[in-house]
Formats: sequence, C-alpha cells, structure tokens
Amino acid sequence: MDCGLIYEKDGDTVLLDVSNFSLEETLDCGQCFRWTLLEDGSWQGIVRGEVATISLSGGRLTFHGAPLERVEALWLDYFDFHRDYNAIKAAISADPVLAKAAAYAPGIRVLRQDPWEALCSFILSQNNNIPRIKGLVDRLCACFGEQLGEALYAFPGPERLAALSLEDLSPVRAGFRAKYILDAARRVAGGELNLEALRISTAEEASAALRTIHGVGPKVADCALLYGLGKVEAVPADVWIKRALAALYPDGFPREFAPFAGIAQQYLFHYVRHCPGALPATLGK
DNA sequence: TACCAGGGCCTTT
DNA sequence: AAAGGCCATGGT
Repeated sequence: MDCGLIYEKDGDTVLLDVSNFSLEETLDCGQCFRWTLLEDGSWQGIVRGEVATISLSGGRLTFHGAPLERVEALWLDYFDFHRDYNAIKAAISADPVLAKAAAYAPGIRVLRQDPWEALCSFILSQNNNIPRIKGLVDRLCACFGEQLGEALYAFPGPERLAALSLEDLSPVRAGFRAKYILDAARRVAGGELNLEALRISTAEEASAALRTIHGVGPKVADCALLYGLGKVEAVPADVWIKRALAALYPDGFPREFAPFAGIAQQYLFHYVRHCPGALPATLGK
C-alpha cells in the first residue's frame, strides 16, 4: 500500500506518507480526461458521479470536503493505492531503459477508472490529440451527463447514450466516432456486453468481447482493459509505443514484466513523449 | 494490399 | 501561413 495513515479532519480527508504519486504525472499523462488543474494548484475531477478536489504536498494528500468513508470506498481504489509501485519499479528497473523511464516520472500511477467511461473515452480518443479528446468528453458530459454542480457533469451512462440518435450526438462533434459510441452504448445497455463481468475474464477474452463493438479495435480495447478493467498486463500500442518498442526491444518486450507490462508501458510512454533523445534519432517513421 | 474518411488542435517548417 | 501529425478503425 503506497500510503500510510488516513484520517478525517474539518470535513477533509487526509492521507499521510503517500509515495510513488504525483498529481501532474498521473492526471496529465493521457490516461484520463476529466481532471483540471485549478489556480490554487489543486486538481478537480469527476469520477463515478462524484466531484473531488485534491492537493498533494510533502507526501500529504488531501481530499477537500470528502468524508473518510468516500475516500476508503472510492478514491483509494481509483488511485490504485492498494498496489505496491515500489515492487513494480524494483522489478522493471532490472532493465536500464525502464529504470530510466520510471525515474523520469516516478509519480505516475495507472488509474482504475470506471469501465464504461474508459471505453467511451478511448473510443473518442482514436486518431485524436489530448486537448481535442478532452473537448469531446466535456461536451458529451455537458450535453448528456447529470449536473453535479456549476459546470460540473457526471459521465453519462450507457442507458442514457443508448437512447440517443446520431443527430442528438452532433453537438459533441465527435465525427465518425459518434456511431461507435452509440453501438457501444446499445450493446452495454442492452446487456449484450457486461463490462463488470469482464473483470474476471482473461485479458484475451475481455479484449475479444470489447472488439465485437463496431469501432473498437485492439488499441481501444487495450485502453479499456488497462484503464477501465484493471488489467495491468494490457499494453495499448499507439504509434509512440510501437515506435519505442521496435527501437528499444527489437527482440520483444522482456517477458518477465508481462504481468504488469501496462504499468511499465505508462512510464515508457511518458518518457518517450517528454524526453527528446530517449529514442534513437534515426528511427523510421 | 494500400489507401482514405472525419475533424480540429498543436507542432514544425 | 501552411503543412503534417495525432493514444485507429472500418470500408473500399
């Protein structure tokens, strides 16, 4: 467990001795789209219909206005605090490249997001950049999500979206992705696809089930597995990761890291995106 | 097998 | 100012 004592004080809940955690590295590394940096340095996000405002300073993580019960019931799991990142870093640091990547952004954690939100968000992410993905998700929530506060909306559930037409979705400006969202919503709302049930499936079985959705290929399926279903063995292979793996691991990614390759991938992804020179310049594009 | 839709923001030139 | 490239997939 990457945190120590938890207690409630003056309406806030505080976690002490938080390790392996940076809000910026975790919330701004392309795995989630619903967190905003506020002017006072705290981050505000919406998860499973709950708004949180959090700040981290000197290993002390504060959930402003959140009761202890909600932190224990929701947020510890969401931030993956039950996982020992020291153990993972120790293992992958046997590899010099991964050691560098993990040391470059030691505060990355892989979030355990809501499966439907992760699936939907990464359907919208395809062939897109992060600012635009955030815009699409924002508009989807503002148009169809439950209002939780001023300019704060929950992510709309599959039942809500399944009832919509392509025309209804046009204000989201999702382009060709709109029909994929509707297919996913109808399959999930209709009970044809039970996302929660996929948690106990193997990654291969869950991926195959997700890929029956029109518009969900291997990349989006792997994102849903890793970020939504807690399958840390899944490696979403985007252009950058493919390029990095080809250059750094021509003989294949070390097999001993396979059970948590998705976490290793997250360090590597951040590293190659932010650190020019991490990859050989001669790389074929 | 190769190519392109669909859309808008960011980076590079 | 213009061009190229994006956390892809399905159709032709």
